[in-house]
Amino acid sequence: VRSYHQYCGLARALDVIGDRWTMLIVRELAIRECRYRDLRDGLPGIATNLLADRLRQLESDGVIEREEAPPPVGATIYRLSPHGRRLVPILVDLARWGTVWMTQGRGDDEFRGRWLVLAATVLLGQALEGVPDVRIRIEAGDEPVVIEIRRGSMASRLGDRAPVDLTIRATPDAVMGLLSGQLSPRRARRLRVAEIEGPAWAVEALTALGDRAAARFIPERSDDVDDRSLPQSARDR
Amino acid sequence: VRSYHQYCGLARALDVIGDRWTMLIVRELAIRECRYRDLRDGLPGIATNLLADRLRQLESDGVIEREEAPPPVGATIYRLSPHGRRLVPILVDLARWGTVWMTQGRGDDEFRGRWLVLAATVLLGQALEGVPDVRIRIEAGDEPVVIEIRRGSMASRLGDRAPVDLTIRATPDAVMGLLSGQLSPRRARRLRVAEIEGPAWAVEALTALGDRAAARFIPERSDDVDDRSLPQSARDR
DNA sequence: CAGCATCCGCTTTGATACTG
DNA sequence: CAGTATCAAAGCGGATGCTG
Repeated sequence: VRSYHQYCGLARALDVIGDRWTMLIVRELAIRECRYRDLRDGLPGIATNLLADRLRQLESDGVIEREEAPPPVGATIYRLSPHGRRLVPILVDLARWGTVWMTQGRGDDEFRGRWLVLAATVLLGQALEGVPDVRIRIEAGDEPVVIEIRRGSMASRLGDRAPVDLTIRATPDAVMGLLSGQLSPRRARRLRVAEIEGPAWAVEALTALGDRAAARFIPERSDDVDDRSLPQSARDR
Repeated sequence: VRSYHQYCGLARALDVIGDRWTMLIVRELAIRECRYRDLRDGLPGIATNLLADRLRQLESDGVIEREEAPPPVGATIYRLSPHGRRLVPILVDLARWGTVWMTQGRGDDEFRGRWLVLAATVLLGQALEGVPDVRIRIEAGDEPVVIEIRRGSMASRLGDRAPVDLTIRATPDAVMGLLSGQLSPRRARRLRVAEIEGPAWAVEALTALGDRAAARFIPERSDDVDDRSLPQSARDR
């Protein structure tokens, strides 16, 4: 809530979304629109007054919008504004940057199934040419998530009842291993950290997905060129 | 310093760089490597113990590296690690997102000339085909900055003595106006918020730069398609 | 209940003084 | 110069209370 008082775009952005919990609120609303209690559930540990404060602040900054449903339902729905949606790809990139710290496993960290919608975007967000069309349901944690590959492009969403080709029931870190290519379906089955149900071709598609993700994650380019200046660093995405 | 304890890439990233001041420290080191005093100067208002804490934390997380120069010089140099450099394009995107809040002008916010290195990357980071090669020195605030256009690609750096085609001496918000295309050189001169010295072709190049930036900033795409799902949002960069 | 607001103990931050 | 030490103020987390 305290401004940096700097004439700098980054500082101004952080004045808006730099406070504790604020970006995670945006994450929740990036995954789906939420009622107050959905937000509370997706942000374990947040104080209720803080959540209310942050929502007010985000609304007044035009990042989120609030819709009051009429009395019979009586629910307040929060969702990202158009401007807030422009933030989503940045949060995905940040999440990708932070994923290196997820390899140590889950520990006793909180987990929600819906976060896999974000994780799938992080790991499978691009470069899937050649992977056959496939639909995968992932059941880890509270909510199932569906990943759909269609003509080389991936979409992930909260699970619905639509039929899928493959169903994965696994621990959160096993799911991360599978999607990031660090853990093969065969090995996951052998270690009994995942139940994978579906035809062989779909299991192969899952393997292919993991391989693509691994190819993007492992080979941290050798930075032997001098790219200490800003524009060059900014270019090498 | 307090972890969110969530098994989520974004939360893990914020555990590392989500604390107050931390991203701005990364910003300073993205612009150039720094000694302690450079960081203090670039982060007006930071408490010295906080800066020391953050630097320790960033080093232990592998985001920055510290080099101790031998006694005669006796300076400690901080710079981004390879992993820290992967964060820079994300900070640039965040700064771009936050730039909409810079249009209200500078107010009594702090300003450092070197921040224009970041601002130039934000505004002119791409799509400059057709702009003639030109070198521009900007003098606003304490340190001059040089922008160089070369074959459709922009590089910005702290000012050196290399000759330039155009020199701009202006207030910080006038510089932002010029680079973002909201303020034409002609109008800036008329309002006496900028001195622009150089040949007519270079002034036209500056105008062209502003036009490119404006073309990317103004036309906030009409979001009439339903892109509330995560992957679609993530795609529309 | 959902959606906050209030209170309280604790932690983090900001400002300043101090040290090798 | 490059930090460390100290302390008041602000922010946060947790519990609880209020209101439609």
